[in-house]
Amino acid sequence: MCKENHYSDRQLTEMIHKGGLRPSAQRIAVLSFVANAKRHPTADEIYGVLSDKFPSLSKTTVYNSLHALVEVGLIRELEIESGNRHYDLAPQPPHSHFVCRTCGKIVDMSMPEGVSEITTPGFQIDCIDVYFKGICPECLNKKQRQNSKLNN
Amino acid sequence: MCKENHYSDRQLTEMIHKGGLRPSAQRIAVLSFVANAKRHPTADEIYGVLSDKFPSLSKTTVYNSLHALVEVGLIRELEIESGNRHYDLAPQPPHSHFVCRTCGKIVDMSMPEGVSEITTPGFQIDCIDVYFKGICPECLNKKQRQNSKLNN
DNA sequence: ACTAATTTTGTAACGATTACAAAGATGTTA
DNA sequence: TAACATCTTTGTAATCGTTACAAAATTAGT
Repeated sequence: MCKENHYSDRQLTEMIHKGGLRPSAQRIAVLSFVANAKRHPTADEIYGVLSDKFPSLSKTTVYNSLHALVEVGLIRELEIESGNRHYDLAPQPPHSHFVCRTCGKIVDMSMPEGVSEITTPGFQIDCIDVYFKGICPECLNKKQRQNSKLNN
Repeated sequence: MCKENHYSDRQLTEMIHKGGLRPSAQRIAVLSFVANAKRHPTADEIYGVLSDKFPSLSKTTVYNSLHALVEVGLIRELEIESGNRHYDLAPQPPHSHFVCRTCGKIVDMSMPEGVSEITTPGFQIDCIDVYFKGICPECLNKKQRQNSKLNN
């Protein structure tokens, strides 16, 4: 349920290279951020963090990099909320996502039994996205504490 | 796999009323379109069709209506592609969606066995979205025909 | 080092959505 | 039915994520 992976720049460089892309410093940084971030970031979040490291970084570059990395299959787009694409490292065991409707946090969950193997006659299924929406434990706790406060 | 429901204006009016909203002509029309459309429409599509019937219709009204109807739980937002929200009637047996990556068509599918009953300790799960992405039978056919043409 | 191809960058444009305020319609109460 | 408060609609302007484009910079291969 938690991602502890740490991808070294060396690994990331090789991944980008294998994808047929040039491993520019910006691309490595973008991929690194997506790969090692706990929460699946948006282009804007990536830009915000990386522009410290690359003062000249352009938002277009972030978008370019993300597109290129999606193109070669290194990362995946999560369509969680219209108007805000989130990105996730692609070559992982298939998993689903929980989205907290209170704090917006996205948590990796295991993929429900059997879903990955589903086929439907006539349809070619390339990928499966499962999104659980609700309230995460932290927000549930906060809520409870607020409620008990009211009852005192 | 196919929706044949036909909701009368009388039914829709009552649904809106029960939700605590005023059943204005525009709202009824919006809800009717979402309820009876085969493909889950976007705000823009709804506006395009309804502006014939309501020459004075404003796009803002479509958005307002959709928001209000979502608010009271009559319709649901599908987050299929960032930058284009689709809408679906809410009070249906839970189902999943197939999205064709070629023609963009959205097809209702049955909900995979057991997914609706999933619980996770500590999390409050309010709803579950399952999206299959791939190529629909029609587009697969077209592709095949093109390929066989090339081989002649 | 030279050349071609790729990548970055900044600016401008785009499209979906939202904010806002005025005008219009509706429901309620007397 | 008249008066009033409330809810809806409408149009315009603004916002925000994303894309288009062209010039400058970088990289890879000869």
